[in-house]
Amino acid sequence: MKTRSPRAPTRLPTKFRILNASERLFAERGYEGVSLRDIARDADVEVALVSYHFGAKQELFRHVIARRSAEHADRVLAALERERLEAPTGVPSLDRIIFAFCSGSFELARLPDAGWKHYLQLIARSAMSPVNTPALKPLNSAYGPVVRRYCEALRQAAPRLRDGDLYTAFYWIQSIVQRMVAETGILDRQSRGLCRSGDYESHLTRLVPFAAAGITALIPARTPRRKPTTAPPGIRSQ
Amino acid sequence: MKTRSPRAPTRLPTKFRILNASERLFAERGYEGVSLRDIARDADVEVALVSYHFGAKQELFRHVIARRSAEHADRVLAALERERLEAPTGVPSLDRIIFAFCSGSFELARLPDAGWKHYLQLIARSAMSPVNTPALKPLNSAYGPVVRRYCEALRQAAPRLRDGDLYTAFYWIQSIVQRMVAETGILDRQSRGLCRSGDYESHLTRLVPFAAAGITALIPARTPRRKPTTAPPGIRSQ
DNA sequence: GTCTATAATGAGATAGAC
DNA sequence: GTCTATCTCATTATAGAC
Repeated sequence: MKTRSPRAPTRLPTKFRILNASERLFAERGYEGVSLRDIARDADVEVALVSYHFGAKQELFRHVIARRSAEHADRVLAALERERLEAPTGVPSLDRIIFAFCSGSFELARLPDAGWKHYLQLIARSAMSPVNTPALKPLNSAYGPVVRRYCEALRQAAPRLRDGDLYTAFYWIQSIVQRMVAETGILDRQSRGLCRSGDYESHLTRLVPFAAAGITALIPARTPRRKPTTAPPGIRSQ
Repeated sequence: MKTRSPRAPTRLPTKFRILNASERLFAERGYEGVSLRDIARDADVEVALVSYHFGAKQELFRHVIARRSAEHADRVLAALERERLEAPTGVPSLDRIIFAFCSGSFELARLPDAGWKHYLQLIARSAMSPVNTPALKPLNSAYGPVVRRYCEALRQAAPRLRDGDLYTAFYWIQSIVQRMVAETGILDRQSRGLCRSGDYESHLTRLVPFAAAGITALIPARTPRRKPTTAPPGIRSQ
């Protein structure tokens, strides 16, 4: 009776089917919102095979993350390296650093393979959890270098930016990028259809000047000789 | 045997205990990550009482949202109204609009009553879900007016800003505010303790100039007679 | 309003035949 | 590698005594 797409000419190997289904469902409903039975049904596979191939549910989740995290991190880092090579001084401008960071993810989000989109939705969701979700530890080790290298680049591009401002601003850019690739549909609704979640060209051409100008506004004024009126020098933009 | 904090001098009514526990746990682990038993244990109440007072789990969730959403929305709207009254022209500047929007939530996040923090974490988490989580419908109706009024205010403050840029930029500010009040601890770790999630004074004094300059950078150049060199003039802050 | 008890379902995981 | 069958436990929800 229960034949699974009979005579499917090209049926992916079971492990792949399970990983793809897990990726999609975890992204949509979160780790606890998905049962192994949901995954097996979506993958058109017997329930027992999920445990057979991946062990416990948490291990399955780890595999879903591990399959793409290194490639994603490498890609975002490579985009920065490219900017370094193309910059005459070897120090890319704020614009270019932000461009590299955003496009590294945006390009994956709009690939025809929806798997990347699901993966990005999944990590965006995991990074919003205020408690240690099972995803956080592997994500931290995979993306730690990305954060470090980008913050170093920002430091070189804006040497007078304060440390706290630098880390916070980079965190905000992360927050924006993650929420864009999450494609929640909220932007579409709030703009009454004028903006579309999947329009990454528009997002990129807006986000680069937005964030670059935002960071620039946080750079303190250069060596104020006269004592400032009330606030410490350059606390409010300019 | 199973006495619940015997002789507690002031024990909140059961309905409140259940709501508070639900709010906290839903925020930490998400809707599906929490069982009614978890909630009953945390509230120090019998499991059956949860169903008795609130019916099904989804109804309980709805009550958790409904308890605070109207007050939150009102507060954020009132902050904008205050700026309107204080502005000489009746049209607050970009800075002041952004200040009103952010401080309306930040002030609640740092109240001694941790309930507000949990509520804000909960809606931040819900707003990251790429699929219709049970929270989204009530949240949309509660916060729809907030989005509308703030976008109108931005439109007045920056009349030449394009519609798409306006909605997108406001969405980004929302994204930042929500991730800050979620207090995931990620910023703290990435900055190696230099920035603290709970330091809303710093967040506010950084976010206002950052976002105002970011939006300003998106305003098209005024009637450019000569073709701009590379970037449109006025791309950097105000 | 509160508690005990239980019904009904679904969960994760494993054993063993093929 | 795959499938059937099953174990054990936790889940939501309700019924009924107090």
